[in-house]
Amino acid sequence: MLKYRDPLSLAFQALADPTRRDLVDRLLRGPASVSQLAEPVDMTMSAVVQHLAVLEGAGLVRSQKIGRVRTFQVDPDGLRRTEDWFRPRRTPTESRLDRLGEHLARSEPPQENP
Amino acid sequence: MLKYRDPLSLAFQALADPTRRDLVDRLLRGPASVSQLAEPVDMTMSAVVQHLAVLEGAGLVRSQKIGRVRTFQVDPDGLRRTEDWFRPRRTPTESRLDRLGEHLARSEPPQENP
DNA sequence: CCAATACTGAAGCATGTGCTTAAGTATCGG
DNA sequence: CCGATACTTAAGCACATGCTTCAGTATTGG
Repeated sequence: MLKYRDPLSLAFQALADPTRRDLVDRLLRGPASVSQLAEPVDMTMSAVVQHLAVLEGAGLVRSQKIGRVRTFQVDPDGLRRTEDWFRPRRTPTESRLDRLGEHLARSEPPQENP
Repeated sequence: MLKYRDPLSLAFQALADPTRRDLVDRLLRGPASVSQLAEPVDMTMSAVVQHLAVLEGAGLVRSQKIGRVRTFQVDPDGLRRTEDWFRPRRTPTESRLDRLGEHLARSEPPQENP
C-alpha cells in the first residue's frame, strides 16, 4: 500500500495509540531512558522500543545513545507542526479569537502575572 | 485487540489517512452528499463511504439522510476536542503566549480589522 | 575479565485497515 | 409503475500493526 508516509499521517498515526501518547506525556516531564520508559508500562521492553521507534519516525521525539543508554526527549517542533494542521481548519467563530491571539502574540511580549 | 476505542485514538486514527483529511477539507467548505464527496476521489464510492464512516465514528463529521441523499458536514467540536489534546502539551515557551491568548479571549470580544 | 545491564533485531502470530467487487435496498422522476 | 439514482452492506484479499519470544551485541561495574 505504501501510502501513509507523509509526515502528518505518520504523526497522527503515532498519536492514535494510547500507549504512545502516555510515552509522550512521560517525556514531557523530562528526558528518559528506554528502561525508565518501559518500567511503568505493562508490556515487554521490546514492544516499548517499537512504540518509541514509531514516535521517533513521526518526528515527535528524538533520542541519542550514550554508552549503552539511549535517552529520549520530546521534539516540540514535531508536536507543534502536528497541532498546526488544526489552526486553519477551525470554524470562522473560533478563527476570529484565534487571529486575535496571533496578532497579540506578534505585537507584544506577554507579562507573567503583573 | 479491542484497545483503541477511546475518542482521542479514534480521532487521531481517522486523521492519519490523507484521503480522510481531504474529505474533512472538502466538508470544511460546506456540507456535501456522498456522491459529491466521492466524485473527485480516485476510488469507488464504497471505499469513500467507509472512510466517511471512520470520520463519523470518530466524531469529526456528522450526517443526516433526507430521501436517498445522505449529507455530511464537519463537527467543529470533534475537531476542537482533538486539537485540545495539544494545548496542555506545549513547551513552556509556547505556553506563555498561549495563556495570554486564552486570557484575552475570555475578557474581550475581538474587533474585525477596525 | 566477565557477568550483569541496557538495549537491538528478527521472526511469528492474531487482528486491524484499506481497498475491491458484487449484490442488495430505498427513493425519485417521468 | 419502473428504470435510474443514491447509497448500503457483505465478503474477501493484501498488507499493516501491536504484540510476544528468543537470540543477539555493546557497555560497564567489581
